[in-house]
Amino acid sequence: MMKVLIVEDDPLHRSYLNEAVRAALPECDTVIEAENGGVGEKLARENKSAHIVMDLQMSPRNGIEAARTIWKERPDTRILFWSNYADEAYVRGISRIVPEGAAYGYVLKSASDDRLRLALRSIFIESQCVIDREVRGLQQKSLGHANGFTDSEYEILVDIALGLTDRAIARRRNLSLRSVQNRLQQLYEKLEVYQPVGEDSEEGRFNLRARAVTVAFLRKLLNYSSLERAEAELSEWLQAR
Amino acid sequence: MMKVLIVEDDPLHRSYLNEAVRAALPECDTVIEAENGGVGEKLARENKSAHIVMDLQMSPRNGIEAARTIWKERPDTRILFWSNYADEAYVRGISRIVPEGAAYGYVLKSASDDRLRLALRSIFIESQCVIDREVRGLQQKSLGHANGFTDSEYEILVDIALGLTDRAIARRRNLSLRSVQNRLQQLYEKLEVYQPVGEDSEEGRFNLRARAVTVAFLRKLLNYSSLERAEAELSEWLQAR
DNA sequence: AGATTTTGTGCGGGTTCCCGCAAGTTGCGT
DNA sequence: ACGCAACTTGCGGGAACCCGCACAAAATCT
Repeated sequence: MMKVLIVEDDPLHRSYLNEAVRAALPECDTVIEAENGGVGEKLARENKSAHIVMDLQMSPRNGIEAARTIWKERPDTRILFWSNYADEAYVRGISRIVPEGAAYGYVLKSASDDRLRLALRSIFIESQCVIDREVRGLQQKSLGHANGFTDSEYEILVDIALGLTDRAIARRRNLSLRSVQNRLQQLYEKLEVYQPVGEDSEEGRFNLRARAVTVAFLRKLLNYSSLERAEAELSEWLQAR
Repeated sequence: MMKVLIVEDDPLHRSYLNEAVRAALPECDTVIEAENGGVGEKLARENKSAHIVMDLQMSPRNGIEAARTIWKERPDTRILFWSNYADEAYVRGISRIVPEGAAYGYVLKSASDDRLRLALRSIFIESQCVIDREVRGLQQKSLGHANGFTDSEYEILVDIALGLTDRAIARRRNLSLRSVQNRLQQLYEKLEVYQPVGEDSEEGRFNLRARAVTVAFLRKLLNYSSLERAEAELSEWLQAR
């Protein structure tokens, strides 16, 4: 009747998920397991109607990459992301690839069994999106830009994190040099990095560009997997020139 | 007879460890559990003779921070680190704090039950160090500096990752400005970052300083927790001035 | 449509960074 | 002790970055 595909690298978590799925969805007769994104993509292709619950942070090929190719092939696939962390980097990565009107979910591993059960049923049966509170909070902030970052600011953040020069960024994004520097100013302001002008002796000065990247990391605006993705996109762009 | 303290934030992994410990060490009569580094420190203090197996990557207070304070109080405590990753950043972090002649271990979560059992017995009964192969490899490279980084290179890597200027680094490490820049040159060379001198048109130029940090991240020379620690040390130093 | 807020560009100058050249210092082996 | 390697420091210049001031273009509001 219903097939569910589990993509999760940790064996303990995988078997826990398996049990949870069977308990929450009696109408589900088959549960398939994959231990990383690559295998996950393959199994998703082979079992056309599979609904998916998967981890982010696997290797090789993490959950976001896998989701992107899966959704590209079948945009109506329902995916529940089940992750340890609610980094803004993940949230942005996902909301960038979720297809129009697709049903998906994001629940944290720290959630109760009940929350997980509810999410499974809502998404797979009711086609409703279920986003964990904490994750929800981040989404609001990003969009409402009360204290959040616009896409263009985020874009430039990624570019300096990759180590590009202003000039290179300008070429890549089709902007003038000055515009790039302008955006950098905005970014520095929002990240609250600046020279702590120790007026008398030269005080603990920061290299704003490098400092911004660090602060973004500490605030989980960036994380390893977002860097990895960005790096891949960059080298792709470098090929095409 | 013997007490073992488990410090691990994931409930599934925690109960798995609990079972593994009981199975591997019949001479152990009490197993205590803590769900983060802070609680771990407290329980270690209260149960003086406890042997410890713990995760890195917890919050608040990760395994390295917890180990440092525990070893500071009782340097003969035996600790087995049980982690998902073998980042060089972790390996360096640990080997910096392990006391003279202390017995400790580092096994990956992906290791077999048998490996874990063996490690538990070797460390807690025989007082022998047990380091997983992959982790071992990193240690060699760091020290033998065949392709590894000396401490001073690593130090300056951390400093630019924090976003300090050359001048600030010079003050912090008591060096001249030029020396700092010299070390940066070495670092760039070892990380293989350089200007891809596109002789005709200005080619994909990099800001070496920022690029070096990114490359270090992708190579797992740095990770979130190492940045976190470095940031704490920095603000401490800024206080003392 | 007109006003108001964004967002993109140009110019200019003060800093910081990247790095070649060269000389002094320290450490280590044989 | 001598020599060779590795590390530190100074000087100098060209490039890149940080950023204030000023003005066009585009998007948004009323």
